[in-house]
Amino acid sequence: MAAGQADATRGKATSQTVKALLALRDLILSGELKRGERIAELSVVDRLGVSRTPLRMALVRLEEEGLLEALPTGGFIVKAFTERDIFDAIETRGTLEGLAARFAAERGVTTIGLSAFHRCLADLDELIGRGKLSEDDFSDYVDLNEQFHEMILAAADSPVLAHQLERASALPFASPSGFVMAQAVLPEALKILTIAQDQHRCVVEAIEAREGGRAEALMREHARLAKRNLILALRDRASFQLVPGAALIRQHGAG
Amino acid sequence: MAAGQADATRGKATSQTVKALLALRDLILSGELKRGERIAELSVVDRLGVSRTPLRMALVRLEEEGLLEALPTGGFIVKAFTERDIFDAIETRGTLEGLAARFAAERGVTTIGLSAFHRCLADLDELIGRGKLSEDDFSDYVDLNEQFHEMILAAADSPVLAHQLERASALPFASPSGFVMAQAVLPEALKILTIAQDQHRCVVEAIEAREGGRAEALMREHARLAKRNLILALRDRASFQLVPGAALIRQHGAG
DNA sequence: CGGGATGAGTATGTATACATTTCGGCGCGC
DNA sequence: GCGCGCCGAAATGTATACATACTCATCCCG
Repeated sequence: MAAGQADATRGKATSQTVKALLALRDLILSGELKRGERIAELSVVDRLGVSRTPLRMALVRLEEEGLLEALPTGGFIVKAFTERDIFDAIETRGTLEGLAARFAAERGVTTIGLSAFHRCLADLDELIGRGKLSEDDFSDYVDLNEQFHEMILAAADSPVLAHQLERASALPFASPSGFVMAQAVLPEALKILTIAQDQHRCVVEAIEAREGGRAEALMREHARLAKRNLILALRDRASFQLVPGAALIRQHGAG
Repeated sequence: MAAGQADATRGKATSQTVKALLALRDLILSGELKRGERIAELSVVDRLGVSRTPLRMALVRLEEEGLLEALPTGGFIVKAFTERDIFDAIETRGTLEGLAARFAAERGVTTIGLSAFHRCLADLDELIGRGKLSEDDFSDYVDLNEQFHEMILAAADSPVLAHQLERASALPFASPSGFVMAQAVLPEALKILTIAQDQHRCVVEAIEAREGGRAEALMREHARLAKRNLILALRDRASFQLVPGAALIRQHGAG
């Protein structure tokens, strides 16, 4: 059985490469492969059930993604991140999103695009208006929030910027929704979401009014809200465990 | 001869993977692989003298780099870029460099770092002060200019941002020195370099004075100078040919 | 007793063989 | 005559075999 192995389970015909990429990323984010640890290809091959070739493709991709670091001698180690690294990742993502928002404002958005924005805003309003939020509500919020951020990127209408921003959001804790689930257990959750939603609305307003500078500044500030969430999450053990990729974060004193 | 092939030339033991990456990138930038063209692995393998395995590693890396596009059906095509794509790439790079400059200003630079900046500025001053510049002078300028941009990045002291900025500068025409050689043949060259150098100096001044906002704005504007160079280069056939990756640029009317 | 060198074991880098899938061409049917 | 379907060839995806390079541990010598 040399290739493809016709996957007896008829369901999904995902290629081995994709399977390896997803599974390996999972292994890293879940902490099964500890930060700083060198990755032994053979042991991972055993665990994932793919051969070395697709695994090595995944290793290269995850290195470009920033989750792995190539050793000069060959092979890879799992990267470790400091608190400041995460701040910088969020600031970087926010800066690029700010650029996207400015592009959207300067270049203009179609009527159809604007109505899609307003529908998204209304959905978010409805969600937050419920008052007390269940875990499912937070999960829905994540979906809608990601949809909003994707719409900003689409409105910028710039493939090059899209490519960069996707890369900047690849680090799990840099993603726009990285800390939403973590803040679900915090008392400040509703307040933070309310503020975030107001920023969403203002950004759309700025884009609609062709106010590029304002749209950019707002989008940046919106990302900084994620930083504040991070600070809260880091102070609360239960919350911290919900941060994606928490296992990669090297806290000040603790190992 | 299964692996490594012990490279009889003792000098450089470059791995086949690196060799494939560099050679393939060359093939693309030189236009030997035309934009929009699908890359046939076997034909490239023949031309480069490496086996398919390292070549495929290179293909994946160049896709992440943005030079190739993966087809859903498998395989890759050489990306084509419009004039606006290049503008956006430069603006993106400039935005990230602006962030780096702001970080440098906010976080402070050591005395040693500052003296390195001033030495670089002095070297550039001396070069431009020569008046009429030879082709070698332009080549020297490229080196010093890249040195300056690397110093900004180093001063930001942020591995995450560094990773992103390196990726944003990977596209040849997005790089800080992308258009310097192209402008060498233009009459406005000296004037442009003079302006660029003034911006260099002001950025360092802003960083030194901890003026983050100013440093950021200046660095952005500095990148926009590259855009103006691009516009000039696009109007001049001889200059256009000196733009790195010119073969990837799809001009308005022309094929 | 410690340090360095050497060897065994192992891991990575590379090449190649093989299976599957896709794309192009041809023939048959409508 | 045109369209649909099938077949074949070529290319990609995958697995594995092999060679080199690294790592680590042990042993010998100082």
